[in-house]
Amino acid sequence: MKKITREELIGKLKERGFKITPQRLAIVDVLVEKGHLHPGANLIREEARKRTERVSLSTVYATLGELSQQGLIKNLEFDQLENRYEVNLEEHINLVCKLCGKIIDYHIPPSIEPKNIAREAGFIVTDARIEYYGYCRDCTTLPKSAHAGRQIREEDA
Amino acid sequence: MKKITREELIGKLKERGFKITPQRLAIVDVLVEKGHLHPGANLIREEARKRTERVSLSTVYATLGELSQQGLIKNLEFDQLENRYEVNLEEHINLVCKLCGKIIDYHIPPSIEPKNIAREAGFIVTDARIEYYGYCRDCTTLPKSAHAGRQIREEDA
DNA sequence: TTTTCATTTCGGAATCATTCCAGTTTGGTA
DNA sequence: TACCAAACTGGAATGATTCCGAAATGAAAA
Ligand SMILES: [Mn+2]
Ligand SMILES: [Mn+2]
Ligand SMILES: [Zn+2]
Ligand SMILES: [Zn+2]
Repeated sequence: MKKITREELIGKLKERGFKITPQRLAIVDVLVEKGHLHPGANLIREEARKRTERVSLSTVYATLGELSQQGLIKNLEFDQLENRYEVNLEEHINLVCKLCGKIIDYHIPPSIEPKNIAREAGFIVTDARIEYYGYCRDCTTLPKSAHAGRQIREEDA
Repeated sequence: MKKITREELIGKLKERGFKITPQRLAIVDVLVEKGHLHPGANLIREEARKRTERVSLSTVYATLGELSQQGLIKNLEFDQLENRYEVNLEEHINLVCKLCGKIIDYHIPPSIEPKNIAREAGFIVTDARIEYYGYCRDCTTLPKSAHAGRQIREEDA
């Protein structure tokens, strides 16, 4: 449940020899502040723009690639949709709403650690991806018109 | 563990008003015979071609889309790689090797049914996606040169 | 069997997220 | 303050997937 901070991320980048640029600062800020939305590259760019003069989409992708390679963020890939990114590295289930596209973190008690079981299969597990798809509370409660239509906007949880 | 048969799939398509064409037969055959490889559209097309005269890539995509929409197959989406398709609809973990790209089915005993837990969160679960990434037995045993380089070929498990 | 036509297939063009590139800018060190 | 490897940029390239109009064809009806 601990939330990653701007300082932690920047610190790690610095340690590993990355230069601290306004673009990277802005992108990291967006990830820390909006990470719960599991934002995509374009939303990240929009938000980053509010925080510094110029940020190109190329740079956003490059930076996300670096952060991901450094194991500081995780990529979520979807068919026909932008990739989404998250800073929550704890093992959890991403609940993906099929109506509005919202992605909600859901933490489970680690029951029998299937990771260990998989290890017995002669497969060394380094990363897990667990997603449940379905309908979120809003989309089973609100009238149809309220659906965001597979977009993530700021107001989404 | 029950393996889907050609006849089951064709039957369901017929029931639902789809015409039975040589292309659909070939594609279904490929899915039944090579499904364990979690093949991508191009491999499916290549294999389908061996089973009937002409199959276009457009048709392969169209057919996979129909089968998927009918809930008869599942799509696995990956960053920067072709989507992959599988006929094994039982809940299982796909073990994805980061070296050779092979995808291995791994069935777990259903411990505490996290699906039910998620349901309590006000989220109605209709589909699950569980993937573990890491290194398969071959890729931790064989010399580096043996890696298939993120391709799936027929000989892969 | 033949006719009929909605469905399917086809190849090629369009789409669109992501990556690549070459030229310019810049953070951080000395 | 000068230097340069690293970073940034916009635009072009890539590549999987979708879209489209025209031609082919299952399968129901005659
Ligand atoms: Mn998450
Ligand atoms: Mn599988
Ligand atoms: Zn929703
Ligand atoms: Zn492997």
